[in-house]
Amino acid sequence: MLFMVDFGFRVQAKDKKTKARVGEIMTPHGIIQTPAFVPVGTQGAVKSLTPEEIRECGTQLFFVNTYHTYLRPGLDVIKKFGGLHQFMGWDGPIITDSGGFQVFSLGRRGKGAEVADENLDPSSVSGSRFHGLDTKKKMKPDKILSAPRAIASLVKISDEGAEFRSHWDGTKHFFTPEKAMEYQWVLGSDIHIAFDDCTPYGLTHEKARISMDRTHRWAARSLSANAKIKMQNAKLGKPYQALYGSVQGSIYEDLRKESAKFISTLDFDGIAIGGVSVGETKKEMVDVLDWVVPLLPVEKPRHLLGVGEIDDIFALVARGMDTFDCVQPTRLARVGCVYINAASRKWEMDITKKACAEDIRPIEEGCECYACQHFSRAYIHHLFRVKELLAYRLATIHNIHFINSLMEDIRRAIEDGSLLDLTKQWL
RNA sequence: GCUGAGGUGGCGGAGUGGACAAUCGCAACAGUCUGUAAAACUGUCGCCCUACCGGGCUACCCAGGUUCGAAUCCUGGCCUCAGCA
Repeated sequence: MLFMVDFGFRVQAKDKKTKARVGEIMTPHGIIQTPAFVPVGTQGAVKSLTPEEIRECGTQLFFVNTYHTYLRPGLDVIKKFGGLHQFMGWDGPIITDSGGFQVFSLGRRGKGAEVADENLDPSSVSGSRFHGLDTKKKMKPDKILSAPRAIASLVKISDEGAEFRSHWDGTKHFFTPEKAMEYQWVLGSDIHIAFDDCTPYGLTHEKARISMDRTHRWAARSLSANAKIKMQNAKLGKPYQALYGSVQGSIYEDLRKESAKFISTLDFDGIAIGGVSVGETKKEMVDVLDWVVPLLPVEKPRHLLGVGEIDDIFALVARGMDTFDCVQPTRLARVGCVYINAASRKWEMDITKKACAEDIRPIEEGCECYACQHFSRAYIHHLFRVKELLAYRLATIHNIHFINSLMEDIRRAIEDGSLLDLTKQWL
């Protein structure tokens, strides 16, 4: 019989010149060495990879989305398997997002604003990241609903919760903080995140406060709902499942600090910082960390939601973040953009460009990933040109490995006290 | 040789007297991407000038012709494909 490990975190080393720290998060499914990058497997899969490959790339924690798995395959199916771990065939730690981000991303279209919807500032809609969906033509019906519908917001928010219209079939689903807790217990992830109201960039202070207050009320509700479920499951001998509270407050210093303090006073197992990388500048994002992190309890692990690019990683680690998830490496990989450790500030190379067509070198000399150990740029370039599935796999493997290997270097550097030197080498 | 169909921008393929430098798809090229509505999306895509509005030139197999005006109609030529011999 397995020895049940509760959730825990301990700091093992601190950098003297920055707020960076090396630590370990203990979960029932294994230990996570931090700081750690967390690849995103929204629908229960890191696109194109097997769990074994994900692990071989150095991944310690797997990020899955509650909203997506709730829709498909549905919680009933996952329940039959006893949770995501068994369903997905991943026996390492899993962290689940609450669906809070979909409040932001599915809510981007302003036309659903018939209902009081103070989160959707119409002025911010023009800068939508989903600019591709602005045009009616070229939308593939099987992916994006019918055109007129897709323009409207798929989310309506009230104090009670958020009503989503499925991006698959338009059916309505109502998420509340309580339900998000219940769902995540069904998913069986090791770390849950409280349902929050993730706001778009460009919100006024007034609207940001309204939203933040709502996130706070939802945090409290999440916690009490979670306490009940946790107790029931403990009696049944189920493994502990941790809960992180989410800090919001947009780009406003007073709100961010208030949120950091408030969330810190609650009995969460860790703290997530959300509402960043939604369109603000890098400076604004870093400011948020500078305001928030010093107010967080040192003994709790901190997760940054949705960041980051290579340079962001150095910034967030130096500010004391322990884990962070981001779709960048996997998404970029699928469009042929692979990471390289280049002297130029951009750590990306578009392998679909002609320049790679006859390049016999691996993506990166010295890289120990499977793709670089076995294949040339020319071959992967070719795979992308002809849209072979292997292209996406190899690029994804490389990018995840690249970041995880960077994180390993960062951990070592923090222990050595050489983080700033390493940072200089990269930036 | 006869009969039928047809020759349009890198390719496929619309257009069948003016709103055509020519729909659309593919390819090509450039760009975007940070808790994934993403193996996606956006833009460019005859040549030249222009920061921009825009302007100039050459174009729908070739050569003539009809017409104010032709990718579109007429004549001749060349070529391709299918069926028959």
